[in-house]
Amino acid sequence: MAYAEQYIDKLRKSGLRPTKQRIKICKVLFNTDKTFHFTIKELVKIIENQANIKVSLATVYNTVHAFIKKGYLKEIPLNASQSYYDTNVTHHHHFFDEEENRLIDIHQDDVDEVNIKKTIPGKKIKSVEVIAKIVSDNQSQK
Amino acid sequence: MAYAEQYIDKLRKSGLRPTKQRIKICKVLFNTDKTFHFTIKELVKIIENQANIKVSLATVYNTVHAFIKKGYLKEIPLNASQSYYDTNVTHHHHFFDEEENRLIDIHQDDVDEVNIKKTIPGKKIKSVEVIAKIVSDNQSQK
DNA sequence: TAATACATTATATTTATTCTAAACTGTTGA
DNA sequence: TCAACAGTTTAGAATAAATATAATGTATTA
Repeated sequence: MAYAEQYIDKLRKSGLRPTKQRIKICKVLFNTDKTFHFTIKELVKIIENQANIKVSLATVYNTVHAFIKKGYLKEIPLNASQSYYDTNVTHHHHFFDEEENRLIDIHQDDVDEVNIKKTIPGKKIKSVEVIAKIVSDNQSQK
Repeated sequence: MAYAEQYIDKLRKSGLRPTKQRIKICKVLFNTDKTFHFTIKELVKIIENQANIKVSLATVYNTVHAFIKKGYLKEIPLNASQSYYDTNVTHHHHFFDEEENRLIDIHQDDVDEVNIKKTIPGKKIKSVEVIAKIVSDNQSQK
């Protein structure tokens, strides 16, 4: 219960009332130091496995989107059939393994600062993400 | 008709028979020096406006995917409800304007080479893409 | 604690994409 | 050249993620 206040705080700051369902979602997303990637489907599955309360898809979508808006979650830019989300909101990048449909973090320190010389009038950069697609290295092409 | 052979060549190299419909798709995609971004919906609309032949959605999807596989088109990694494709297959990057749902090319020279120090055993990097999200700069936050 | 505003849910809807199967067409080889 | 075959096109159905709806439930407030 000690953690519940953190969650309530996060929810209120996101403009959401702390309800049983939302606190459960928070527990799954934020009760560990480890960050992770997930799809909505996976998140629902984790909740189902852990909880004795039911959470509908709509609530999960709404809550995840509110957290993204507030910056507690990030959406990972990836052209996939489902959206991928990340509990790691620090500045970092990703490998995407298309063969195994797997996302792997790349720490900010492992990529030199991405410096973009081009600017768009009236616009500022909000975020910069690097996606490196990886495939099996069969040594065939040297 | 001088161009048709180019298109037939592209199609054959993609493992596709040159049919009326596919040649039409090639004309829309490759008959200009200018590169552009498109969604399937937009591509269908352009074809409709130009052609007196009909091309079904399924054919457009199949052909676009064959071209991507062959490297004549690129998919732009973007978590959007529709997939975005690019006729510019050279190495370059993108701004994505979330407010206007607009993609803008960033020439390779405008971004320093992205050097990733991390490696994944048994895997090699196939491609590296930078997505910079931009928003209105209201000068409000200095 | 009553009134209100916000939440939750099951279900329906929307929309991009993929699948299907029947009709059609390019290709090949005799 | 033409028959046979393999690949293609198409309309429409199927799938699946995401969003909308509207009735019921719950947190908040005064």
